[in-house]
Amino acid sequence: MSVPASFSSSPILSLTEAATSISQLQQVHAYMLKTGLFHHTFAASRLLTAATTISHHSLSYVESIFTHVHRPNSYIYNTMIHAYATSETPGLSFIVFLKLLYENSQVYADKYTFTFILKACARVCRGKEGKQIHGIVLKNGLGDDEYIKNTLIHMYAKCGCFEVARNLLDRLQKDDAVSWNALLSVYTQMGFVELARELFDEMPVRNVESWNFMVSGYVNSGLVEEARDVFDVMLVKDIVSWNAMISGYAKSGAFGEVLVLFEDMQTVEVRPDNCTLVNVLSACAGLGALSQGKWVHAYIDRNGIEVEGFLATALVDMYSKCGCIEKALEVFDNVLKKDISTWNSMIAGLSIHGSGHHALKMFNQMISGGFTPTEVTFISILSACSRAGLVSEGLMMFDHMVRVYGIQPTIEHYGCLVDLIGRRGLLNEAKELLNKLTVKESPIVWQSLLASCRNHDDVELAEYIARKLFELEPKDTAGYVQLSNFHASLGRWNGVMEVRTRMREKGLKKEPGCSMIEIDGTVHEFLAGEGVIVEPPRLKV
DNA sequence: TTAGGGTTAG
Repeated sequence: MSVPASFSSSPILSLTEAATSISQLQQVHAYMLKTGLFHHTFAASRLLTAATTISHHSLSYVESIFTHVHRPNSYIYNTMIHAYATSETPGLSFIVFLKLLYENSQVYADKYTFTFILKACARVCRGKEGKQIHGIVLKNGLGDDEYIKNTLIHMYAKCGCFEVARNLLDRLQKDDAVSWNALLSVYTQMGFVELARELFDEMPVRNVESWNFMVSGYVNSGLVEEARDVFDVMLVKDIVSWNAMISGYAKSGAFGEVLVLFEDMQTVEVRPDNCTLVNVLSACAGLGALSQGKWVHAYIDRNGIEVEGFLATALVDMYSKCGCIEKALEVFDNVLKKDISTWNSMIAGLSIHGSGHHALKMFNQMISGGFTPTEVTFISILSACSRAGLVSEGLMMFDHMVRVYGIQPTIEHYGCLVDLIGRRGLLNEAKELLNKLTVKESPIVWQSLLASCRNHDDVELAEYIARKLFELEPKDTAGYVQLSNFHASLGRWNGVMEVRTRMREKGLKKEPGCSMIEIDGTVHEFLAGEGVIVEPPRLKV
């Protein structure tokens, strides 16, 4: 079909790029169908591209446009292959790729096709197919394309063909950091941190991403100090560098370091993003650092950042763990786009507060809102029932979880269940339930039952459980300590002496308990029997 | 006429 000269500047086409939602795009689509514009492949391609940038989660609308294009060209096929390659179902790229190769003799694969399909091969680790496609690339005379070469290096490495990847890298004409990163990123993601370091030291060129791969590689292998050493000598740090280091500290529980680094970040020209704020809030939650948490909340408001998704969850969690349940509820109520995690964090918050009835009410509201509870929801709701002594409600919830939602109970659910039954004094029933569990998983739940024995003065069962725990976890002191305390509470000093002697003989020492509290904006961490050991700095307000 | 490689996170 011939295209008018003014076609590409048609106002309706610029509307495809202006659309910010599927429904807006569908209006443009309807207009195109009515006027026949949709029959122009170029117009359809603009619509298709706009649809791929808007629909991140579901490709059904993109697919429906693709199947209705009358005369698809390479661009149309490539856009569809790319959309699948970056989606949660990269394997579907192959179907479109085969259609392009064999169903349409008018259209040919080009350099874009190969970068996209090779990306799909890497995502699904299909080295055999990748190698075949590499053959087609060479046959088509595209073996010198820089983008294709870099994607090939990444694809081979991702599929475990490290020698082939390295060979391609060594044969490159010019040094490009992206080519080296293609291999480096795979080493760091797979946890081959020493290989990554060797490669990094060997690299003739590095860019900020190369450094970021090393920082996140060390962090993901639990080597936070090594990550910090790399971070400290970086000349250029971007938001990814800061977030990688901050999340490393957050993941390892070094919450004080998170706050220090966040403060350092404010002296440079890098603005925190949602990821930074989520990690800082989780550090505040872990430390009970309410004023720092409030500062982050104020920062969010000041900068007009929308409270949704991870950020909403983190804020609710921070306020709950810092003891401000009212504030957590207020934040929760103001979240416009709640997801299942937002609900889970609110229910967990109510559970921590011992507000069992309120947690159950929240659970029902969530169901009425059309949300499907997850494993995590039930852990919170069961522990809420357990903490608040709502035994029959808890048992009903457990039954509901299995029968209505088809969720297989995990060790955490059994832990809550044993706690619930134990509170009712049905200790032998709880014991029977536990003996059905696999040995590998059960120690923590046995400990929970041991606590119930103490509340119901069942020395015989306590001895039985303690013996069980000694067998399961000979190095763990928790069982010994609980039994010893139990004997002490009954004035059975011989029992106490016996257990303590057994601990000494095995060279075991109880780790001191610790707790944290914020006083006048400073977080103090107390070890049992000691003074203050941590004082994270206050943030600029 | 449109587009491409490596990218931190509850």
